[in-house]
Amino acid sequence: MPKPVLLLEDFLPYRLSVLTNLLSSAIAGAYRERFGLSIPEWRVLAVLASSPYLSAAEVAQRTAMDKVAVSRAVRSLLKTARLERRVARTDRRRSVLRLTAARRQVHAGVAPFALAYERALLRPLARAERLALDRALDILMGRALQIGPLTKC
Amino acid sequence: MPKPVLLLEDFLPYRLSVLTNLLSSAIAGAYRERFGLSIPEWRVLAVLASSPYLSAAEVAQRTAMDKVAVSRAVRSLLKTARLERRVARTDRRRSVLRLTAARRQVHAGVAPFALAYERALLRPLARAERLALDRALDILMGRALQIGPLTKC
DNA sequence: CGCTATTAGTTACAATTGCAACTATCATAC
DNA sequence: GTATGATAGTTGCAATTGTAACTAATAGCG
Repeated sequence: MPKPVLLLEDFLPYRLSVLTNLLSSAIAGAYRERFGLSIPEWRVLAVLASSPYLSAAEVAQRTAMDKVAVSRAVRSLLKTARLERRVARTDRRRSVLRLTAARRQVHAGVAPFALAYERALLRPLARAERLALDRALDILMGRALQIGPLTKC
Repeated sequence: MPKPVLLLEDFLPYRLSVLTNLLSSAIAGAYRERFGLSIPEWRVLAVLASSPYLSAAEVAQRTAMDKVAVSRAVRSLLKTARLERRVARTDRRRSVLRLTAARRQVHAGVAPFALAYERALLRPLARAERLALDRALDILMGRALQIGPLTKC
């Protein structure tokens, strides 16, 4: 009766963690260097580029970021004039966020860079393999959400 | 000529990051709660369980952790008597790490838990899908290492 | 040997992050 | 209307984490 063996280098959460750290620090470094953006900042810009006029809470929901992280990112983006904020007419608690005109132009430079990195990363994978990866990640995501709350309970 | 569009929720590094955070916090929570272990601590224990007598640097290399993180994890594991440390005979800079006898017993309880979590996570994936995921992650890992250093350069 | 360069590991400090408490606003129920 | 509870967003503080400097020991080379 074989004793269960745990080899760290085969353990899926561990492998994902290593890979993610690698990608994150590569991307974070490049973004800081070229655009002076942190990852949270860049995430906020990215959602607002495709969906303008969101509130901070909506941004948090879409990016899976903590609301505190969004708040801090927004503050620094406002300070550097990459973002505009108004107060929502219907609810004065809410804010309405939007890229500045100048920023929208710049985003046209940032996004292709991110996409190029992704493309470079995926190059060795055949089309079918990419689809399989895609699907697996989706499923794992759902599954993690399903069994996840063991954390908080 | 279509302008490149970046949808955050389709961006691979982002998806990996969200999934990893989810898994990490689930696992971290469970480990802290049940065993009083942080993730770095647990990683150190895991490698030493399968490969005893490593030095801190070797642990760092195998776990892809920073040497400072290893140092801190080792210190706290020594304090709680889960680890033993000796000085290497051949090189007095090096230390030789090893689980305590008591700890080896306990590890028999920890490892199955981690494996059960992984199994639960992977349940919805068919065998072929798991293999595909496996392979894709390996390839991405290699690729990231290959193009990665854009961070530090 | 004795000098310099490397390596193992720790410590100190700064930056990030997460959590909890707080303010302001709104919604609901009397 | 006013009281109660919920929500948006911010701030303060504590814990984690990373970077860089430091100590101790070894290795390589004259």
